[in-house]
Amino acid sequence: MDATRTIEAFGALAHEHRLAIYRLLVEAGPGGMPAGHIGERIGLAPSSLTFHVQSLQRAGLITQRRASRQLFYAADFGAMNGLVDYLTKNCCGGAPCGKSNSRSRKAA
Amino acid sequence: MDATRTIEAFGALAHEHRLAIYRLLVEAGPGGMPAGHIGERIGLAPSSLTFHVQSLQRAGLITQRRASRQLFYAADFGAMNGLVDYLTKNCCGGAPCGKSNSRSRKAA
DNA sequence: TTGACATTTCGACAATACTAGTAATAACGT
DNA sequence: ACGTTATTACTAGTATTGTCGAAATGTCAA
Repeated sequence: MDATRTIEAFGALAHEHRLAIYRLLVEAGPGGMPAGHIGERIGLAPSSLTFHVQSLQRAGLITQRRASRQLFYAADFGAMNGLVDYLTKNCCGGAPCGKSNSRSRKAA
Repeated sequence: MDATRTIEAFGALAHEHRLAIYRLLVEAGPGGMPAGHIGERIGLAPSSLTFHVQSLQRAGLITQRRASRQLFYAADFGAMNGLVDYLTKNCCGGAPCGKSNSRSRKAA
């Protein structure tokens, strides 16, 4: 995951509706959820929903799959892994930062 | 770290210059770096730099401290911790997702 | 092939973000 | 007090983002 990809992913998640969509899809699991259901749950007009899921998809955070008339969207857990890895590697200058390293400020 | 805070943090990092600034400050360590040096390194007009560091600061990702005439900015590692925690807790529906869980898709 | 359903594309608009020049503020030395 | 340095605040212009209605597309069943 390079800086450009990371920025796209951050940008995709940096919106109330898109973060809600992503969390909904994480909850839904690998099977995903059809676009219509997502729109209902979040409370978005169909065209607005498309706008946002496309943003998430361009960022590589979710995938699309057609099942008959419906389009299912599902979270791509691998991409989220990459994002967490990027943050972990860049948040404390390389040291792991995940649990209780907030105060490891000896590196000057 | 709630959703709103998270969105602010993502938004702050979702920009080429701001991500560069943040990474520079992580590299600089807890001592931080004066605004002028950051602007030189990133190649940004002073007023533009202020715009971006304020965005990072509002999001709680960096701190400000005055030393004589210079204003030092430093990465807030605790905030990054919170962000990573939020992602970890929300990326795989609660399961740890940091290292090799990308393919654990049996939960349906 | 017609009709219904699910979703996307298009177009227009309002709101927000980014950039950078210029003016103002803060700190310091003389 | 004055000039210099470091930085921020103000302002305006341009670009991007978000919203949603209407029209178009793809899918299916009869």
